[in-house]
Amino acid sequence: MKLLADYLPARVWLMKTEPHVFSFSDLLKRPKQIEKWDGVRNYQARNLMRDHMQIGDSVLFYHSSVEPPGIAGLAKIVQKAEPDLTALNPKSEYFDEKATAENPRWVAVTVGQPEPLLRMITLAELRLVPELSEMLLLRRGQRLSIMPVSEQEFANILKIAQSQSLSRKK
DNA sequence: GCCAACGTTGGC
DNA sequence: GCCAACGTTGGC
Repeated sequence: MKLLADYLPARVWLMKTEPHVFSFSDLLKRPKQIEKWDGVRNYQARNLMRDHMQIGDSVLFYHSSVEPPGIAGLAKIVQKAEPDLTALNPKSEYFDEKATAENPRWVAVTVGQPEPLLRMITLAELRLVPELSEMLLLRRGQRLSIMPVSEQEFANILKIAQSQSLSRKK
């Protein structure tokens, strides 16, 4: 079985968000259509942002804890990891008392360039595609909010998105 | 709302 | 450094 590290280096990422907190349509409505991805408080996810994400990387924008869960749209990394200042703000729900200005502990990349899909590609739908059976997202117990996606997986997902548009034309 | 699976914490 | 207890995630 492929380990997370086997997906690295990666130029495609899946980033989860709960749409009632921040959704793909929220990103579309943002001035400049960008959003700093702050509030990540998991070391593996942090390290992926800090050590591996580059400007121009592709993002699968995923909605979790919603019915149905799935890929709501595409986006890009537009700014590399920077200190996540919400960790320093006692009024923020993401405040971390162990974070300091010298060592902010948490980082955030900025996501932008949202590209809508005709409709959401649901988790259930992803599970039906044999080529995607190895995806980290579909793995039992996988809860990481940020994970690498292989180029092949990305190509297959884009194909699904494309077939939607074709079926719509007829 | 349940709960499996995983991550984090802290006593030792 | 171990590991039990606890917290969180997130699909169902």
